[in-house]
Amino acid sequence: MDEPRWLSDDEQRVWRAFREAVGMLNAHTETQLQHEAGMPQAYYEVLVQLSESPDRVMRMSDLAIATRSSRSRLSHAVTKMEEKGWVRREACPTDKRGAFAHLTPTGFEAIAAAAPGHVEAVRAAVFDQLTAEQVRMLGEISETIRDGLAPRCTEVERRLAVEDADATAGDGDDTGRAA
Amino acid sequence: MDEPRWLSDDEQRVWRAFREAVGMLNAHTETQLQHEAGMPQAYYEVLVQLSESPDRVMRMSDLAIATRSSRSRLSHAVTKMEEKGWVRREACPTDKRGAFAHLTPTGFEAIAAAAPGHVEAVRAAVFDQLTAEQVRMLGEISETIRDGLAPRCTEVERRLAVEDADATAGDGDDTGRAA
DNA sequence: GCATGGTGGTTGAGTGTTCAACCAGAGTAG
DNA sequence: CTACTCTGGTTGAACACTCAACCACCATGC
Repeated sequence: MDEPRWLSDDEQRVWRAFREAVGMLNAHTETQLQHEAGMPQAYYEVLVQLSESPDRVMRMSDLAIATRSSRSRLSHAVTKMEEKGWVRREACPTDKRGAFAHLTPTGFEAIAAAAPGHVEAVRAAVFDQLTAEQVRMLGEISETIRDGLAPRCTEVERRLAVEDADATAGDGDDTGRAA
Repeated sequence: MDEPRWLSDDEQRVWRAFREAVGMLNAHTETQLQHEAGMPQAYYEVLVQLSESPDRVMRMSDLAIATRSSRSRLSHAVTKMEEKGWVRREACPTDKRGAFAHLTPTGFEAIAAAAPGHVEAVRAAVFDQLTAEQVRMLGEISETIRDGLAPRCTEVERRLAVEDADATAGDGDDTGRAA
């Protein structure tokens, strides 16, 4: 194990400020949505994706990808939202394993009612605070981090799967560096 | 209810990229820590705060503030970490309501072992990807958002408390705008 | 036809967080 | 001292998420 590349003081300041900002922002929007619309942020994002999809229908699998959530998580969430009458499950005729999630009119009303408060909270917390230049940079930075992380995700999954498979065989290098 | 100030197309792109980046980054560090150190990110941050505090002790209340978590959450977390032997509770002699959380040697070892992998993951996902200028900007942006949100938090708490109090009285306007 | 492996999705148990209720000690007023 | 409120902290139930196991179905192969 080589000497870890610790963060410099400047980097650490940036990282902490970032964590604080993200944490507070998340908490803020989360409680805002929970309190005014009675739904967690994760559900909100599911409804948004559905509402923007043609015919307001999506395959569960695509919906999971679009909301960056696990199949399991989405399945649980859809179950809850079905109970609330926001979403309806529908079988896929061509692939009998598949399932569609269908946004109901009630569900559309729910998100239509939730959206203004949410976007206002986001605007007040982010876009009203930053200069146009900062907003532009935030976009660039976010895209860079996102795109840098995307391949890593699939890679990590693969590594864990392999590591699981040959757990019995010799595991010479389990330093587990993600690089 | 006035017409909501929707996000422009550009703003929406930035916001989505930001959400995606944050989501993926969080998921990445979360699973990394969980898998390599057996602790969620929230516990990691608690241990970091404790390890940096003089004598590795903190009042529960201060620790909650430092980690931006609720008292309840911290209390549950400390209970778990006590079971793992990472933290020890201690009574406060001067204020008998109070409690200290004390980082144990075992706890210090745990975080010392967890840190290199975590910082490597953060560096690879963020600082290796961004230019020096972008890092500087990210710091500024984060500070702006954080500082803009800090007063809002206390304000929201106050508003909810009031709103709760006069819930029986005339509740003519429950549009609940956060501004 | 029958295996074999991969995919789409669900389920249940375990873990972490939230929310509201609660308790005990401190602070203040009468 | 009594009463009232506020503060520091804990608790239990409800909720959300994760993880591993699982089932049903498609897709190959033989």
